[in-house]
Order: sequence, then C-alpha cells, then structure tokens
Amino acid sequence: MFAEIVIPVPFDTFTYSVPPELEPGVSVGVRVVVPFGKSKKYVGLVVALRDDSPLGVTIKRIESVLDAQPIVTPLQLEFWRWIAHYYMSPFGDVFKAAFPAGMKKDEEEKKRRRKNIVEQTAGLGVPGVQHALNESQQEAYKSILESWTTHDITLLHGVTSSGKTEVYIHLIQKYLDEGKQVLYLLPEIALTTQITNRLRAVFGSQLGVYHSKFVDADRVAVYHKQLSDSPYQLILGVRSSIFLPFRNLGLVIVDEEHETSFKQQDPAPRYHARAAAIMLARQYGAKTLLGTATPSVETYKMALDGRYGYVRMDKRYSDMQLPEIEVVDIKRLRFQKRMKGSFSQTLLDAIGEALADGGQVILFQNRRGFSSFIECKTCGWVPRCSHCDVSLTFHKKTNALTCHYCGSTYSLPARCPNCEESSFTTIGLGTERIEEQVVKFFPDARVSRMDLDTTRSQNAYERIIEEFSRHESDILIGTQMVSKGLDFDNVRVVGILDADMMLNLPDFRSYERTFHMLSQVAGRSGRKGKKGRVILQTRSADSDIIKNVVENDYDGMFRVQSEERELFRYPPFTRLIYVYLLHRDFKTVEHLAEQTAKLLRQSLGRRVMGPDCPPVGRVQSMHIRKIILKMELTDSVNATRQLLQSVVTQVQSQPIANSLRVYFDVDPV
DNA sequence: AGCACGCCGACT
DNA sequence: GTCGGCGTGCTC
Repeated sequence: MFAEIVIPVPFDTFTYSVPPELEPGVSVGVRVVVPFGKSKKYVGLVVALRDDSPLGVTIKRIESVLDAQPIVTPLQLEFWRWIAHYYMSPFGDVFKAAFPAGMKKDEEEKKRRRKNIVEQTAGLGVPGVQHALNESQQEAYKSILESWTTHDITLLHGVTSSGKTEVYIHLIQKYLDEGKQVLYLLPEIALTTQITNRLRAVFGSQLGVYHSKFVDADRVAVYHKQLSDSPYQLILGVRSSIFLPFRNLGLVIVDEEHETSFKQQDPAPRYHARAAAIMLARQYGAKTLLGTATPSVETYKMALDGRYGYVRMDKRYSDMQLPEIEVVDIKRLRFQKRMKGSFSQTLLDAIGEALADGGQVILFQNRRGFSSFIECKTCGWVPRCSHCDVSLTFHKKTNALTCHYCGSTYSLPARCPNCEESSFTTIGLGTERIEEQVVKFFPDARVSRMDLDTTRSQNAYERIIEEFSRHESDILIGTQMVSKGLDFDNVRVVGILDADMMLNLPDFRSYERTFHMLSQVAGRSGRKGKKGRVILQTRSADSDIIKNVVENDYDGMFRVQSEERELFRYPPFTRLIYVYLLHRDFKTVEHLAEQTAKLLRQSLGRRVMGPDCPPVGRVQSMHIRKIILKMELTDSVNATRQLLQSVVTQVQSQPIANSLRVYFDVDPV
C-alpha cells in the first residue's frame, strides 16, 4: 500500500510506502512522520491511499503514525484542495497555512495529552444581554432571512452606527438554536476584545476565538475542540479560521468584507478569505452574510447584478450624528507658507479647543516611522536596502534605518558615502514625526501612538486602546489601525493629516481604498450625542474622491470607479492573475520573463501584459519580473490555469531556468 | 522553503 | 594546510 502525503514544503503531495505493520493505522486524514531529503523528517498528512507508486523515483517508507483517528475531515481536505487549485499554490503551502504550527510538530501530541485541553474562559451567556432589535434592525434581520430564500449570499450594507453587530447576534442565535455552527470572520486589526466580550456575554462558552495573536497552543486547542464531540458552535476568527474543521456549518459572516487584508499576500497560499469563505459555505449548504459600511466594488456589483442578496441599513442610532467633514486645502496653504509643519491652523485650533474642553483627538497618518526616507542635503543620496530595491525608512527613536520589505536594519551613516557631507534631510513623514510635532504644539497633552512599530508585542494594541478609552491619553496618533470599529465617545476631533498619500499609489484600487479608509476614520468622531469634527487635510480638495468622502456618497464613488474599471478592463469586469518570476540574476530573469510572456501570448494574445519590473524590483537579492493576465469573465479559468502551468513548466525545464522561482497571485488585491 | 554539497578567503 | 562563506540543486 502507498500513501499520498502532504508535508509543509512548497510542493504538492509525495508518495510514500506504508509498511505492513502500520497499515491498520494509516488512513486519509491522519498525520504521519516521514523522512524527507537527505536528513530531514516532517510531520505530514495522509491525503489519499493508492496501491501503485510513481515510476522512476525511490519511494521511502512512512516512519510512524501520530493519530489514532483522522484529524482532518474529508470536507476539509476537499476545501484545502480547492484553495490550492484556485489560487495556484502548492498543496504543501495550503497545509502549512491550515494547521497551527504545533500540529506540524512531533512533540505536540504528548504535551496535549499531559495538559488536557484548556477551555477558553467560560463566562456563561447571560439572558438579557442580547438586546432587542430596534425597528430598522428588525427590518434588516427579516430582509436578510428573506433574501436567503432566493440567494445563498447576501450583502448587508449598513452605515456606521446602524447596529450591524446586533443584527449578526440575532442571526447567530437563530442558527445556534437550529443546532448549526456559525463562523464569524473579521480582519485581524478589527478582532478586538470589545467584539469578543460582546459575543462572550451573549454566547458564553459556545464561543471560540481564533486569533493569530494568540499563542499557538491556544489555536491547537481550538482546533482539537472543533474536532471533538462538543465543538464551539460559534467561531470568531481571522482569515485562517476558515481552515478549521466544521461539522454542520450553517452560517458564515464576513464582517468588514471590503477589507483587503482578507487577502493573504505573502507567503503562499495567496487566498482571499472572503472568496474562500463563500466556497466553504457552499460546501456545507450554509448561508453567507457579507457586512460592511462601505462595500468593496466587487461585492456591490454582485449585489446590483442580483447575484447576491442586498439589504441596506441607512438609519443610525437616534442620538448618533454624522460628523461634519471640513476639507482643508493644504496645497494652497503650503504655497502661502501658512502650514505649521504638517498642521493647518484650522486643525491646530480644533485640537486646542477639543483639549481645552476635556475632549480627545485622533490623528491619522497612514505611514509609520519618522519619515519615509532621508536624503543627503548636498548630493541627494538616499540610503537604500542592499537586498531590496527600496529606500530605507528612518526611525528616530532607535536612530536606525529599516527596510520595510525584508526587515533589515542599518545604522544611520555619519557621513554621506557619496559626497562625505554629514547633513541629511527627512522627506515625507510618518506617525513618529507627527508625534514629535504634536508634543511640541501641545506640550501638556498626553500623546500615544499606534502603528505596526508600537503594537508588535502581544497586548500592546489592546493596551493603547484601553489607555485611550479610559482617557489616560488625550491624543492618539496612528495608522489605519485607528480606523477600526472602536467606539470612543469622547473623541471630538479626528484629523486626517494627508489624505492624498494613498490616492497616488499606482494601483487601480487606490481610489476605492482611500474612500474606505477615510470613511472609516471619519466615523470615529462624535459617536454618541455630541457632533464631532473631522478635519481632512488634502492637496486634492477638488477631486471626486474627496467630494465623495465629504458627502458620504458611496454610490457616487461606486459609479465613478465602476465606469473607470469597465473602460480600462479591470476587476470586477475582468479577472486578474499576476505571474511573478524571481531570479538572482537580473539578465536571466529578464530573458525568462520575456520568453514566458511570448509563450502565453501565443494563446492569450492581448490578455497578456508585460513583463514589467514591479514598483519594488528586487527583494532579498532576488530580481523580480511581473506578467499580468487580464482575463475576460467569459474565459475558462481552468483552461487559463492549465495553460499557465504548462508554459511555466516548459520555461523551467531549461537548464538556465533551474533556479528560477515562479509564483502566481490569483485575484490580487 | 530548508538543507547538503561544493568551491574560494583568513585562521590555528 | 583547514574552517566556513553562501551560491545552487534536490526533495517521494
């Protein structure tokens, strides 16, 4: 007997022989220990049994079996296979992503037996905590159920403060009452203690939380619990929770569905958790609810086309008022030399008033670090990463230069290596620099900063939020992290320091992204009773996108974006696949990329764009070329996949291409 | 992705 | 003379 086994390496399955004495214990879904390469051993997963073996390779034997029963269900395997196939990534990479690290190690099993499983804090569900729905929530609840009689997938488009969560809670309750399981997906930065506590109060020990900031042992515990006879009936989790075993999934909620962080960028598998969740739900015959205040263009189009059900909630809680957005044209002010650093007088006055009044302030700057880069004052030399094709970011606190691509750190040179002069100037500015200016303008204010650098440790994010919500700090400066559904009653002013920054990125989604981001940030102000102010500083005060944000005009934004994307053939009017080719040698990758594109053009013609050098043309000493496939919606995706795989195989079969690395990004965001 | 094998510089 | 640098080739 032979077994197809997937191991955590970037390949599909390998065939091993099953020694007679292990035969009774080897079945699909159990983990085994197998030798690999010259000296390695891996924990792998049996995904199929067969009675023949491939020719021309030496077949090694399974060493031992780790599980008495399968720990992966047939439906799970089918789902993992779908991800590998759809996103064109090796099964081994899917396996890696699907299991918590501990389950890919040999020792984990013994440890777990010793401990018995640690249950997540119970805190029984208290009756009464589940609030009655108000009229518009009740209406939305009914409409969603009704839309599910004709559509499996429904978009809940509910403005900020319309009380979507309460609607979710009632829907969850309904499915739990029917004995069904529910998966509630949130983007990583939005999965906070606030929402956990809220759900815990209602659903008590039925709730399991699956978060990447938890230690691995906790995730292993949740996995095993889901496999047991008494699984959590409700899982609140980040994108990787789609890989958990489910028994009778009835409902999947994807909250903040517009968030691009649902798409995994690196490493493979580059899957979109929203798309995958829809697939998962379909497998179980479950319903899907996509919720957001600002739908992605893709999802909204599906709703308009009648492919998804659509329910809109326009009403806010009665005492909630929309903040007023004041646009400040900083292009003009800069020209008139009337800017105080990064601040307009309007914003400074607003902050001053808010503080004097005992209120709090949030400042939003979507870039971390002190400045984006430094430059030699004399010759214009800019320090760059020696492994990647990017300028380095300056961090003042550590007086160091960091590469935000590979993480390399360099010390600030005393002299410019180009001209020997020793003075540098900072260009662009990040959260750290804003903090410095704020401290100068408001020396008495208590200031905290929230970005990737200050929230690296496990509880830092929660700590900063807690501090701010207890009013132990007055001004919170942050990147997009501050834009997530946090309810701060006392925030009087939200300042957006430079709205244009993300607008000018070379990406067809940059307008949409800016709209989502600014709408979310603006929503942080004046949430209960008091009307808050939002001061939006921009150099494009007259642009459509800023107007759409100010007027809270989602449909306007959608209309413009939709027309543009149809005209220029972008999603959702086409389907994109990116092909990346990486090689240590610049000439080689250039040549091989040209060759690949040429071969693809033979069948796909104008659908093939490039190859191009991506914005960052070298990462970790690997030169990169990118080919874009713009597929028509009527094209067969499977045929395209097959063609791509065969062309790549053909290119890689040449001797010069043997250290060429190729990967795909299907439906990139 | 790892990890071993293989071919060129500063050390006991 | 060797120890070890990381380039590159292979993995059932």
